[in-house]
Amino acid sequence: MKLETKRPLTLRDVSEASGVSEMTVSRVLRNRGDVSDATRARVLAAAKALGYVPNKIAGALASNRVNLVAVVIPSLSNMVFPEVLTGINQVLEDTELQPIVAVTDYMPEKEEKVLYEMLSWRPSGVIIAGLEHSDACRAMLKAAGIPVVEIMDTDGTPVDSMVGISHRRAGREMAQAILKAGYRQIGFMGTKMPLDHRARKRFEGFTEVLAKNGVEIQDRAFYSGGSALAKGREMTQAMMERSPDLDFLYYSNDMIGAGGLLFLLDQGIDVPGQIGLAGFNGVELLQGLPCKLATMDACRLEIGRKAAEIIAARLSEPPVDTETAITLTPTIAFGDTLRRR
Amino acid sequence: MKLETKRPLTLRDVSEASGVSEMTVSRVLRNRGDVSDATRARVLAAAKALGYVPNKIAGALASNRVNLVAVVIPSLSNMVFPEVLTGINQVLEDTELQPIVAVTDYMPEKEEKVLYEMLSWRPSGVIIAGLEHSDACRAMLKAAGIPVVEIMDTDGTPVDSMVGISHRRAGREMAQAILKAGYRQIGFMGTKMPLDHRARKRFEGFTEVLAKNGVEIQDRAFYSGGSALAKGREMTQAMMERSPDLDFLYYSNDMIGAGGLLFLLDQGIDVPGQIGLAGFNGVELLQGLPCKLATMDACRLEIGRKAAEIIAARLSEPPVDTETAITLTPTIAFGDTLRRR
DNA sequence: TTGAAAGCGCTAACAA
DNA sequence: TTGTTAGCGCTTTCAA
Repeated sequence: MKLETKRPLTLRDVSEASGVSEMTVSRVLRNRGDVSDATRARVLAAAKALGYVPNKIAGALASNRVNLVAVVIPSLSNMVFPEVLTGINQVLEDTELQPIVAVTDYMPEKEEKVLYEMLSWRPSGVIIAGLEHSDACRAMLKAAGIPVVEIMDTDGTPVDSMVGISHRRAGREMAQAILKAGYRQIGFMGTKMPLDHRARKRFEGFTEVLAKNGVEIQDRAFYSGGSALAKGREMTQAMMERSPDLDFLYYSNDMIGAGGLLFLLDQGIDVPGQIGLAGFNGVELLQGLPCKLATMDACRLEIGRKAAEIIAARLSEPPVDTETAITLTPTIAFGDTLRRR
Repeated sequence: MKLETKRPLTLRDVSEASGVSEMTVSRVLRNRGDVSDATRARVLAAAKALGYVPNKIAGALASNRVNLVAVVIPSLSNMVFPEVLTGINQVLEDTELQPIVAVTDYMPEKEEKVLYEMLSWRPSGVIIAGLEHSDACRAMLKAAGIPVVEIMDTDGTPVDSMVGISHRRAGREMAQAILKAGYRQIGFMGTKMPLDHRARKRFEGFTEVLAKNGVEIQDRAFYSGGSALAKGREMTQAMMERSPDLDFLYYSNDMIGAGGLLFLLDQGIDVPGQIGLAGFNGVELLQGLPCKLATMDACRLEIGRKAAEIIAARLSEPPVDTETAITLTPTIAFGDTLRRR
């Protein structure tokens, strides 16, 4: 039995079809309050027969509860953020909460715009990548009066709470491992992204440790766009021609590092003897390469999960207090491209 | 000047702060109707000073317009769907529409559940992966009375409209190219996913053409979980040991194909002389490998864009009629692993 | 256990 | 150009 109109069904339709008040229908559909089994059965039957789908818009307005979690990330175009989203999804799946995602393309103005739009849905919480936001964004986040988790990075002060790793420390530790292994002529390759603060912090931590040890980056190159693997290949070739004395290459992400590694192996160059390599992210891809690139896990899935758990805890009834800073500590995966000394 | 209460601001607050009626404030904030410049300025100033963020929940209920597009996809864990999402985002960015995404993990029951939840937000349109849905899903989609675009696949009948490629044809064409190149001892490797209908259709098209030519798949292997690149490596090794006479390996995706390729190159095997290879998807990654895997583009970005364009067109005022079936036609990229004859 | 009334914050429609 | 009224579909609150 289906209504012929195109107007979406309302509670009233179910109420009329079942001969039960709207209020009781609402109770049945939300499993709230006491409803007799007989009534419940009639209502459910009617709802199913009609094909009724509740209207969350109206429900949210009436109850002043919007079970949405706004997720603001810079990009979808490498596996980093999809993996974070997977972590968020995994946790929110078991709750009433549902993520809504917006992408900023690493542009502060766009971040401001999408955050405003997300907040106008009056979400119950926000998960947002990074600690660097415009004043306007920070003001909006504070004014929203909802749990906010800033993710990926913990080098800074959160508006509310944060989950991530210290990218500065990641850079420092990698530098220490490289120096300890005896490499001294170091080249760096990364993305041309002044607004990727996390890459910047890794680089800062990296050069800081080098400097303390009297070592300086010998050569550097940046790319944008294109296949990261291919770019890694090209840049590595160019850099090795330009600076043949280099004995280590540090890449800002695993994909370009893998490209560089494949190039060097092609050339028959001894890795890690003649030259060592390291990337960043700990991408699964590396497991399939002929030789494993040294890297450091960015803890993407775990960050997504923890962030979602914080939001869920803070919104639970009664609310659970959570830590305001969770710093995950990745360790170096030496792989086959960085001597362990 | 900031209110001290935690209660979110409403139009009424802006109205009082600016001395203008709520209705006029609403008009200003939506750039609707005629408002004097003076009034507009006062309202905007007040809204900004207060930090007012409109409530879309209330707006949507009152106007009966919800500018959300529900996007239902099976997975986020390889680059396929994030790329589709990027295409959707690119197009919707220039409209009032905003995507909300849900993931089904290739599980029909979950598809039913998330579709129901999405529809309860009363979105203005739906983009959903695949043509295979439960009766309940199809019923919901029809009853919603909104534009629905089924994406990725065009081998079947859509509820409303579809954008994608013919996976059966993709399989057939690859089989033809392989046979034409003179390969006859063919092995197949893919994911253990009975519910990935697109992979299944490619396989069916593939074997159909082989059969017509009196050729049969000699060996096959399936995997699940883990790093696809590593799995490709392992499976290829195992298969070559088991069936050393094979002269072609067809992979259901590029990542396992790339793993296989790297393995064979490691072994010093002549590709494509002794053995040919092909994958599917046209992933950017391939560009960086020492030798390019033959593949076929799945047109991911384009599918996302076209689907979003259809939704946008159908929702525009006045609505624009669109095609109900857009079949993109990928061509084979022979790369370096499939002889071109 | 059920129902009636009021109202969430906004916008459509109409009036001034 | 601005304001008033009614009501979107649901839930809260209170009464029966």
